[in-house]
Amino acid sequence: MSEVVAYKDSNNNYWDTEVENSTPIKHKSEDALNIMRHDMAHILAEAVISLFPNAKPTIGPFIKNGFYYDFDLESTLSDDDLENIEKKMKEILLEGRDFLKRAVSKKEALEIFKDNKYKLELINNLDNSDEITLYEQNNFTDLCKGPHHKSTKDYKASFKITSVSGAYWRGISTNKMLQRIYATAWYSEKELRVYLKNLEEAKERNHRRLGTDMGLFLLTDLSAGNVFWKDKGLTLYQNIEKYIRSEQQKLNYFEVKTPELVSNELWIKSGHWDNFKENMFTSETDNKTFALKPMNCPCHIVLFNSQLITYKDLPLRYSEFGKCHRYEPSGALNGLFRVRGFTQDDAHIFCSGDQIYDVCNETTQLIERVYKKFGFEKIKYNISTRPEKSIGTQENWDNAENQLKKVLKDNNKEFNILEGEGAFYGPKIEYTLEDSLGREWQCGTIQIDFNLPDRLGAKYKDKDDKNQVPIMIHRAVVGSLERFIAIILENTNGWLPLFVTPIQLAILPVSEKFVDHSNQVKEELQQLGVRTIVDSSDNKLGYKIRNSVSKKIPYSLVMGEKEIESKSFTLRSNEGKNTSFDDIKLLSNFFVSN
RNA sequence: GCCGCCGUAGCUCAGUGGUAGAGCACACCCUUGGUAAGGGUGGGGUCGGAAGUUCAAUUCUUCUCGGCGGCACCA
Repeated sequence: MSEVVAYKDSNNNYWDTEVENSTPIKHKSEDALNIMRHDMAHILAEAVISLFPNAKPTIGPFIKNGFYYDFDLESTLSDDDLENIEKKMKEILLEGRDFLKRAVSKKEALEIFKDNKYKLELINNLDNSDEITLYEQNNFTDLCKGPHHKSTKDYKASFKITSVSGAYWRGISTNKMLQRIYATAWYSEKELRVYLKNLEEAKERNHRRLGTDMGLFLLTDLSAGNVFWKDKGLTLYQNIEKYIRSEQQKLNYFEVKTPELVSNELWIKSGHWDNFKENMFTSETDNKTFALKPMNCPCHIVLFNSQLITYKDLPLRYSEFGKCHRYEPSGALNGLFRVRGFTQDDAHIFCSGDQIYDVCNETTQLIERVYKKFGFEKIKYNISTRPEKSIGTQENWDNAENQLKKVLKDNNKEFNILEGEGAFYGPKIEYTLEDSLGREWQCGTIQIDFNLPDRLGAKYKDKDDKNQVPIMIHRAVVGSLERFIAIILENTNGWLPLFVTPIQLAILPVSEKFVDHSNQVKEELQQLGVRTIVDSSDNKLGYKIRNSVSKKIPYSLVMGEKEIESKSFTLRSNEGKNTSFDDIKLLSNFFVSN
């Protein structure tokens, strides 16, 4: 067995022979793991073909944590089928397979795969200059550019089929839907078990379950994609809003509230009616057509246009916790992550071209401050630049892109540039945060807009008393409050930051005798701004503690003879640590100042 | 929207062609208890909705609504 498995070029493409600027891939490295997963995809295909001879294999790449393979099959795969496939794969691995590479002519390839229209399509799409290679193992041959290990005997593979789902051929929704088998694969049984355990852990942390257990919200088929907030959930929601509001006030934002239902006259002018009508909820009333706003920006321009604005007013910052509705396809709905009615922590900043830097600088710092406050330290930054189809002068684009880059550089941020990925109306920065399970969530955004103010007739007077069209900067910090709440719930497993958590403290009377006193303490703490409850149930202390912990209440206060006599407060954290406070004010400060 | 799976008590779930069961939660009683489950008794379900097959449907079939895992979509 060779220590070098394959080669990697400067574009992170894998090759089985050395190419220009390539580096060797060492046995059992991260790259080798990917190659092993690709090997396993071939093993999966062989197993499927042996059990379902009429199955048409299509493509089967490695992915994060594993691999998949898409098949066109006559029947749908059941759980039993998956078990049998897995069993077959294990048999194959026990026998071991050597992967033999063979280069063929296009004509030969077309002949070999004449019964598989998918492979034929792939072959016909190859450039004539491309080498066509096959990998063979046992009696299974696949069209594949490789590379592969020489043999499955070079390593021990621990894998598990995780799911089967539909997937469109070539990812195009008008194409036939194939059956995709997902699996995970590792070099050891231990790593496999750890991965599967993490999957379980993620399931446990599911925000829907936490939302039910903690009594935060209700999702019902009475309004799919819309949230019924319960009192505790609304407290959380309002606390987040309150915190962001206070940060925005420091930056001279003007908070506004615009209607959710607006005449389509506005949407026609803004262009949304032409482009997104299908995704808007509409209503016919008084012989007029209205639509629930899918975004706030046109409404903010309506406000902007209602007054005479001069250069002295700029930058003018309108913020809104704006309730927006979008008709999302039924299959896209997903708990609080993807809903039809959501609240953007939105703002539109009207400014002149030379104010872009300052505005974006304060905004990027705001975004980072807010993420930190919620415990997110790892943030990724992307700048998206001018796409082919776009409006605005090259000068404006260059200016805006350069200022965005300068902002991130001056703040010592590393960032990726996504060439041509900007919106047609301007470039943007996107902020992606990483949670404690390693998942990434794109939340914040800053988008420069050269289009909408002009389109809706926004103008301000410059120093020479001439009308100018302002530049509008769209920005959101957490994006959608609903989605952000789901993210922080899963990130913390329900142990929300103290300053937003709906109930901060549970007072636990040791027996009924202390309930009255507990209620008095609760009243006092409530007056001091602490969110607290008393557990006056007829349960023992241990039971009450267990209860408050399982409801994710971060602190409890045991109330009994000792506490009343010593006139002190012993705070118990959910992990069981105790801290003593001599005075109720000091105790309340612990909660209020956090 | 598409493919697959799923929908039974407030929650988590079991179950059957003859109209249902567990644990937790809840109520009441006993216990007045000191840091993660004390004991007993009891109430609670049009088995997501509609239609069909059948002597009989929660169970089988079709349609429909909703959820989940993906795919597609995400201004």
